[in-house]
Amino acid sequence: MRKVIISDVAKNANVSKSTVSQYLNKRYEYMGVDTKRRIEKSIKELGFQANIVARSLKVKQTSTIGVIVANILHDFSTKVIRAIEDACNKENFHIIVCNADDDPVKEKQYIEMLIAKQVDGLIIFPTGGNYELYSEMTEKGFPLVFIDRLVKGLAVDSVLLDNKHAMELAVKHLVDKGHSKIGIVTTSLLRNVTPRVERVSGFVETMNKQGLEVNNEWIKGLEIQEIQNGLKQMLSQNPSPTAIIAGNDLTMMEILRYAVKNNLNIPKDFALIGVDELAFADIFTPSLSTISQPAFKMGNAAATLLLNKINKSNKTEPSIHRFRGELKVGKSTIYSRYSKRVNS
Amino acid sequence: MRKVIISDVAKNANVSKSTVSQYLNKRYEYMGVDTKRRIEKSIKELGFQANIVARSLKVKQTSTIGVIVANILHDFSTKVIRAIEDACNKENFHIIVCNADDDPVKEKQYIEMLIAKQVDGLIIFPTGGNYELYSEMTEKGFPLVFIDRLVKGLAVDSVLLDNKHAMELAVKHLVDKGHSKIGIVTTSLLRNVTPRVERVSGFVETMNKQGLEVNNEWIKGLEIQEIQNGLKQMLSQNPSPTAIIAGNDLTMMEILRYAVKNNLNIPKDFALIGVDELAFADIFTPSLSTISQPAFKMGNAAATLLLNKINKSNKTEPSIHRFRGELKVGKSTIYSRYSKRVNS
DNA sequence: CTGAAAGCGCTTACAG
DNA sequence: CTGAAAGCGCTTACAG
Repeated sequence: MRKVIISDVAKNANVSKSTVSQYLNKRYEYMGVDTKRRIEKSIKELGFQANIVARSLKVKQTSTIGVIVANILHDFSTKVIRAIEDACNKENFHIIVCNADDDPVKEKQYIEMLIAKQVDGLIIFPTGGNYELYSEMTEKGFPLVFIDRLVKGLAVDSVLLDNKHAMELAVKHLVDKGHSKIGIVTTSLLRNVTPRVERVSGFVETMNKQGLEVNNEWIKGLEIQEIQNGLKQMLSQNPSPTAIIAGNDLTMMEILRYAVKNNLNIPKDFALIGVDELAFADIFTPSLSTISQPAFKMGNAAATLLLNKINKSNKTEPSIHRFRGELKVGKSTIYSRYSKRVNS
Repeated sequence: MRKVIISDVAKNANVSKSTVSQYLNKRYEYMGVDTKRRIEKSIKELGFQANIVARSLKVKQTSTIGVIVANILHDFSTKVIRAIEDACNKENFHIIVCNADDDPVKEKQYIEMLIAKQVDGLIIFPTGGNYELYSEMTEKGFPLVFIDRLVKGLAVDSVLLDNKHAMELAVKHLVDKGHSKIGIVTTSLLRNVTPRVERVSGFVETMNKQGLEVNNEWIKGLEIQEIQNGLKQMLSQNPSPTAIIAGNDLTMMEILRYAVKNNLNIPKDFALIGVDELAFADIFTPSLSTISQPAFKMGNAAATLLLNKINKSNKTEPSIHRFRGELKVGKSTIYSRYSKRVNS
């Protein structure tokens, strides 16, 4: 069945394609009221639906933006995507989401594909492995916003957590609960991924400020599949930490898995707090203490920044937009048998 | 900065646009080896990247399919999407994902938008509220595959769980564990959503076959926010069920929430099994028994069906493709203080 | 082996 | 208020 196109409508309504096009673009002042009615009627009769691809080619705008997440498995990514979609919907923009799987090669393919598809802009959780490509885009003035992660040496609008503040919240909370031997576990630090690096350094900084000893054996940056081993090693130290900070949700899951497998009780054997809320935080035993990221606000901010760039209304210098996390206290950090040791 | 287009390459390589186009489409037999090299070089030099929008307009194929999920909050949806994406990637297709939020109005908007964007086909978790639109699409021969849900009276290739079998697994497992008073809770049955309806009827059927009494007060189909109340009511009956089946993951979460809030012990106060795996099933206390859906296989099947339709290689009659779930035994259904009552 | 021409379905100056 | 014409960046018969 042949699709009905604009010339069919024009013929049916006895006007030119130009006028139908004006109608489609709601420029009703360019036509008589009767003409308008005829077009309206023909469109309905024929079930005409304008071809967006043709329109995009002509107007050189697709009203579509691309979103490339480094790792869709993080709950944070999913929330951010939803926020971006909401913000875009309001402006009649659509989004195409791609998952780079933390692989710079895939990321590059996706960026190139999305640009070939003529997206009007890109929001990226950068893997960090495509410096040249990123910088090429910024040089060309291609609308670009980074989220969650920075790329060193590149001036791009970036939206991310105030990681230092998040670590202050976490460490201080644990100190309040009587802990002084605190460890941190996060995913691999090898690729210098911003939140991981900043959380570890923020952790160290706060520990120092609190006058607490930082033990290098209690700081682990490991691939997910290495975390079980890393925990074993960390907890077999003497002394070993009485409290652990999980750098993100996936790490938190691994720590919980370790505790279950080894019959360890949280918070009795060690207290636990993580960055990123988990869906089951409040129904878990114990309920989980977390520093939650304002994912919705952050996604919204990224989308707004990008849309402003696309509409050229934003000519300001790129800057870094930091958002503060919030401490949610659960029972995974309540007073434990270790706590009392603190001041003894 | 002006984008480089095919004519720039043609000029630079001293050939016609036609030949460059042949090159882009890898029809190298249509050019001399030297010509090919010159084009190659020019493309690299100029950083040319073909405009997919223009290509799509001409070839009337976008190599993009749309995926509309009824509710992205279900983990099953997320898994299916990933499977679809993987399958599409292999065929160089891209996907645009939309979330209808269980709202037929939104679903309709998305379908129309995606068609206007000229997607080559659609995979839908149908809300069920757009019968006319669905049937219009099938009449026009638009490539369409349903997943998770059927639409009555419409012959569309559909991929879904063998819900009856899933309920057999669940009920029989509970009976094995000594239960005879079994209830089921799922999300609202008002809109006749396939998996919910089929799971309830499959439950009833199996109960009957097992010679067990079905108590209507122990069957709840409720909006998520009503589930807490429904559980309270169900569990305050006398007698009340000693085991509950959760119709899906979100329902399972609500039941767990209810147990925590009311200090109920699973499986001591009631045993619990649900359809859909939960990410934290094995680290939860107790670990959760579930009937898992082969989400990856199902997503893959849906994508394969659709891609075959798009390539016209599939001229077979639409049919329903059922997949069997798998029982994963956790501790939420182990022997409980109620179990012994069964045969007494 | 290569190129000129037509056309995909729209939009937009421009002329009347 | 309305229409003819050109053009967006490709692809594809077709001619040579």
